[in-house]
Amino acid sequence: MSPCSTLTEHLRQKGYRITLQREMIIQTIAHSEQHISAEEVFAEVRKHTPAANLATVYRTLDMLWEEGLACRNDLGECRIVYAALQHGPHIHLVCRYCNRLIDADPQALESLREELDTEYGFTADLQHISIFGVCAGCQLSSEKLKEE
Amino acid sequence: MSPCSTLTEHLRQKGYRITLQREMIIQTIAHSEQHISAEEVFAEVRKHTPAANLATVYRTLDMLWEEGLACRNDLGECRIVYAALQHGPHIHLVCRYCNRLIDADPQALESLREELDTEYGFTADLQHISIFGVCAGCQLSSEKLKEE
DNA sequence: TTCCTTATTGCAAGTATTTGCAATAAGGAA
DNA sequence: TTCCTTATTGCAAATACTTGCAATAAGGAA
Ligand SMILES: [Mn+2]
Ligand SMILES: [Mn+2]
Ligand SMILES: [Zn+2]
Ligand SMILES: [Zn+2]
Repeated sequence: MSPCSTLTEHLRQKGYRITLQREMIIQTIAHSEQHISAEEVFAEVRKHTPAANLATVYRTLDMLWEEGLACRNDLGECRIVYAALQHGPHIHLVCRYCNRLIDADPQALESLREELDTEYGFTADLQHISIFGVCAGCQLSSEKLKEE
Repeated sequence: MSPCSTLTEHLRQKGYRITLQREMIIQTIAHSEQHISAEEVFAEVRKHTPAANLATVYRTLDMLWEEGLACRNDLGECRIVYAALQHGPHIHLVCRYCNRLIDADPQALESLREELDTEYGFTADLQHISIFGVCAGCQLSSEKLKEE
């Protein structure tokens, strides 16, 4: 089964209606290897059909995220990016100073996942998480500043 | 030393100019026990002086966050909230289905913090983090749906 | 104190995202 | 197949946040 029909089937099970718009949006995100913004999904869908509206793209991407069928990340730029599940798993370390992105091993989250599950019954989305902080370079330069 | 002058001192060290606007914004966030949005900070500052502009509030709050002097969180609502450092530490578990917030023990993040530091030299902001996922209640109801 | 440099602000315009509502179209029932 | 219900869409307006630029004012030098 193609990744697209897996998604549409899941939605159908849940009682969502499968519209042309949703099919196009799903196709776009499922075929994109990388992070993609709502505006970019919109542009891609528009290449194939004029039947698309940016508000619908936002609503559909957020719905896919709510259903656990897509990732949604703030990477410190001024827009949210989305990705298909197969894009993960990895951690994005985002430097709040210089905005650099570092990819980290998602294994580091396994014990956290278990703890949140057993302690709070909470199933955390940790396959593609953003963690803000300060990168090694920025820390170094701020220490230098202190010495002066 | 009051929490406000600690912040302004830190900024002065770093070469930032201490303006009336910054003082008012710092005062507002430092005296707020809870999460507060930029719009709310703006309203509070406006009570005391007309010398304030929403763009400046956004710029200042983001600057405080960049400097590690304030927290900045997406709690699943349609606006970002800020908080003074003394508001933490805790984890906010945010249900992407029903938007419920659950507070979790920040201790769960200690091993992650260490690993990110030693492996990547990355100092993660984990004192007041939001983690998205599905709460126990929503998981239960989605399982019920499957059975039918 | 006065002056100068330049970081910071206000404003207005721009971009990103959300929302209310009437028109449309999935998909189940007949 | 046709019809009906109501979820979904498009549109336009609202809200949330960002940015370029000229005017202002910190704060260091004289
Ligand atoms: Mn990624
Ligand atoms: Mn909190
Ligand atoms: Zn950095
Ligand atoms: Zn929930």
